[in-house]
Amino acid sequence: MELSKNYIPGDIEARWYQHWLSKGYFNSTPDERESFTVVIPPPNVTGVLHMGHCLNNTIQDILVRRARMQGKNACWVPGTDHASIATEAKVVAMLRERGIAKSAIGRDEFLQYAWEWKEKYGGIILQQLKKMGCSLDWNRTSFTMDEDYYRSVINVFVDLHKKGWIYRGKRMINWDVKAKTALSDEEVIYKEVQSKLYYIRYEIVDSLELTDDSSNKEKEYIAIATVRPETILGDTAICVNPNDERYQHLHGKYAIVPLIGRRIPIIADDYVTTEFGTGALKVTPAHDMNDYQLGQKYNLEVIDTMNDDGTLSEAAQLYIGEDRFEVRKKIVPELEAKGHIVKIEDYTNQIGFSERTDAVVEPRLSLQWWVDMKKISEPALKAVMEGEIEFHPAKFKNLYRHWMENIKDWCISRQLWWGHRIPAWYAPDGTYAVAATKEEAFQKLTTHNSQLTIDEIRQDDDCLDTWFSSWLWPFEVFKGLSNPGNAEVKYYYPTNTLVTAPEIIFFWVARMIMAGEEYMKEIPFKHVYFTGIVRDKQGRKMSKSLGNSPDLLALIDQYGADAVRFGIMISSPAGNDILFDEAALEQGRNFNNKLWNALKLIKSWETRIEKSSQLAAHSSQPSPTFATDWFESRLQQAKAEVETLMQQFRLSEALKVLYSLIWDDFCSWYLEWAKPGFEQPVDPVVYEKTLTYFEEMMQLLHPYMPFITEEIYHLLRDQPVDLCVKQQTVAGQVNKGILDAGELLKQVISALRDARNKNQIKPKDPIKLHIETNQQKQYESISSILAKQINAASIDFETTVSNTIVVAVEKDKFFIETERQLDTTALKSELLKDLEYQKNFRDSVMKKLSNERFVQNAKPEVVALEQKKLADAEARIQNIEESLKNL
RNA sequence: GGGAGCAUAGCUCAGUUGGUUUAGAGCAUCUGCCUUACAAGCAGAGGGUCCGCGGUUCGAACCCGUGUGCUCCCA
Repeated sequence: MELSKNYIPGDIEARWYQHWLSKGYFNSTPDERESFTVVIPPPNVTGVLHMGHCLNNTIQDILVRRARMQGKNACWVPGTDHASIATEAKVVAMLRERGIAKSAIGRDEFLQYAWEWKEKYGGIILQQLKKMGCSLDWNRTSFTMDEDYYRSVINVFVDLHKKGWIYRGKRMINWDVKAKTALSDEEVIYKEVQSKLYYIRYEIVDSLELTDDSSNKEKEYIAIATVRPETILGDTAICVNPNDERYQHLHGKYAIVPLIGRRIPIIADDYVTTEFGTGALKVTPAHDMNDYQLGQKYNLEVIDTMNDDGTLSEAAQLYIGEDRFEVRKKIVPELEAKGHIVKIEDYTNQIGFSERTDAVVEPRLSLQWWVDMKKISEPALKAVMEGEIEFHPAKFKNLYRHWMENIKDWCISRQLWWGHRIPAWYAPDGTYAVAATKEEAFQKLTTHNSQLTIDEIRQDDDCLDTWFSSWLWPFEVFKGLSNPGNAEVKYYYPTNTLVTAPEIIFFWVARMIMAGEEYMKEIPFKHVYFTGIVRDKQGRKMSKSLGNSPDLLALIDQYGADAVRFGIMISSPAGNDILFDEAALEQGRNFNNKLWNALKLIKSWETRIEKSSQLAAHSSQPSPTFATDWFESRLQQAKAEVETLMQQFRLSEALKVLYSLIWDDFCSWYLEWAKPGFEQPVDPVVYEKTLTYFEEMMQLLHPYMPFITEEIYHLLRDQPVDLCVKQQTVAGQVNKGILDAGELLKQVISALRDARNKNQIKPKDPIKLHIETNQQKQYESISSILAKQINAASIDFETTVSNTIVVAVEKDKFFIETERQLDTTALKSELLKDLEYQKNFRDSVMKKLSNERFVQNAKPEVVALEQKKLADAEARIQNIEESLKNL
């Protein structure tokens, strides 16, 4: 069979994925094997695959494929998240394009459109994961709004409410005026903005005194500084620091709010910083988080001057119905005209924006549903701090602890229709009941109000925060709550490893642990692997607005999925951000090609084996058992290293080990040592072993690069099983002696090649090599390899030859005899440089050894080591000195 | 303002209880090669104040303190 010049991934990838699917390799059912379960962090139904998904899912696939090859019953559950805010925004936009307003069609019709949208676009991202080779059990695809899942979310709400852990409360929240919904703190993005700081003066009056223009007394003022002058209409106090001498005489007096003439108290609290602005703070409890707290403390009136769309309400008295930013533009000139503006300064501050709509977030008082987090978070903190759940890397434990110990209540209501509707029903008199169904709620409400009819009660319009459903994900995908104690959840839960981004450690990871502890009485996963954030080459976060996120599918088309997986993994240490550079994909593609060409070489031997067995008896070539013995050990060594690294979740490093094993040790050294001379026959034993090595390397690499490894595995020879499910053996014995001999051989070859290079001996010009050594036997056994690798016509142990280049490696000396005239000065300076290095090295070791305290305190093996270093250095120095004399 | 993390070659990073480390890898660079699998390649080379300062120790890239710079999270 003719193999193409270069590896072409496209068809091969599609063919193998189809094959794996048709064989059902990715499907799992409970059996007697140990389970290895991973639940996918459900991507947003609105999403398309981006680099973050690529990294995250490649890692999961590596873990899952490896587990599958190690005899575990691997189960990777796919699914999507309904993403209420994002999806609702998409549907609203779609309707708008068709000229339909959300408000005009009502809830039920809107939801129909939303489901239609979800059916049409919601699965795109899952299809894209197939392109990447992800070995998910597609029969298990879940969705956070599946019927059973939905019911479980509602039941959890009802249950937590019954336990008293969910409450309804008027609280200051982040309000998105565009989406008309509350946002969690995490959905607010703070950005630095150029603002103005307005200094506004308020007239002072004594306690009972009214403003009296007729009085002769000179008016006194107090000035405050604010970036939001429009909010003065909601002011209900002015606050100063009690220790601020400038204002002490004003304690207990009143100020008059400009334009509307409201009389407000001047209070003193050390919350106020004397250095900022004028040291006097206007207090607007309805429109600022901190002011709200002050308001609570001093029982201040709360005047809500804003409507839910960001326009001013009747309570503002002025500018009613106008947008808050318009009002800001108008109120300043008016204040100025009436003499209230003292000065205006440029000012840079942080302002919160909605993650979803980019509207400036308005702190606003609102009735919302809350989860009391103190009650539910404690076991979740313990599970991580006591190591029951392990974080990789462990540094995220600190972050986690800090957040958990300062946990705040969770606002779970969202003013949206797409999602799980809050199971609370209200009677016309304002009383309400929480229950799974309307009937149950009605039952509860009639106990207080027997006159009530079921048609009079009305369900809460709001939906639950999406995270309130995804926190059930690790068990509800197995129906752990909707069908408690079923065989599947018993088998698959707790899951093994969660792979996610540190950005959602609080949103999702912490809450899943809480839900797991609360509802399954068990942690949801044993390990959490935090990936980094994928950034561009310049270190910028990838984002739509920057346009710096590459089209992943286009990259797969261009380089192949294996190359993309390689590229992202090779540059991805755990927990560190990765700077994505297409050069890494190129490296991956080149690696594919290297594998492909090694295959071609070995395939070309196939026809030469027969000849070899016939000619074996008279072949002049010794059987190169050194090469096979050495590589056998090297392979087992690497295998053990990979195993260790994988257990430590050091996936990137394990890949580096494999890359170097395959490229350097196998292709650059082993194949060169083992390969027959031009048109020479191939030893059948060597051929057989080489195939086995290659197969084993493909098996080790398979989790990282599933397609090409499966393809090569089958092209090498007929196989009884597919690599995808071939079971791995444990790493075998390593012969340390032969590994050392191999390293020495590499070192000698490199040194001699370097000497050839430096002396400008053309690669084609043969040399004669003479070796001075006390381990002649060892060199005899590898002399044919050595001769081939350095193009030596002959090798002997005769050392009295003149006009030679001398090379010293360890304790041995090599003399290169050539026809060429030698440039001894270059050679000499090389040797002198090396001599200096060796002498410095020897001196540093000697210094250590002559230090009595070192010899006394250090461990004996450390001292012995230093003594060996000294002896070796001495030998090398002697060697070099003799070589210099020879020149 | 509160918290966390990082700083090692031109770039991205390893360096696992301090001792084969006067420090490794990949990429990039330079030199020589179209050598019978591979120029998407082969052979070789150069490149470091381990951020600064101080301390602990027989011994520090590693531990402690401090300064500087950068990043992220929270408010």
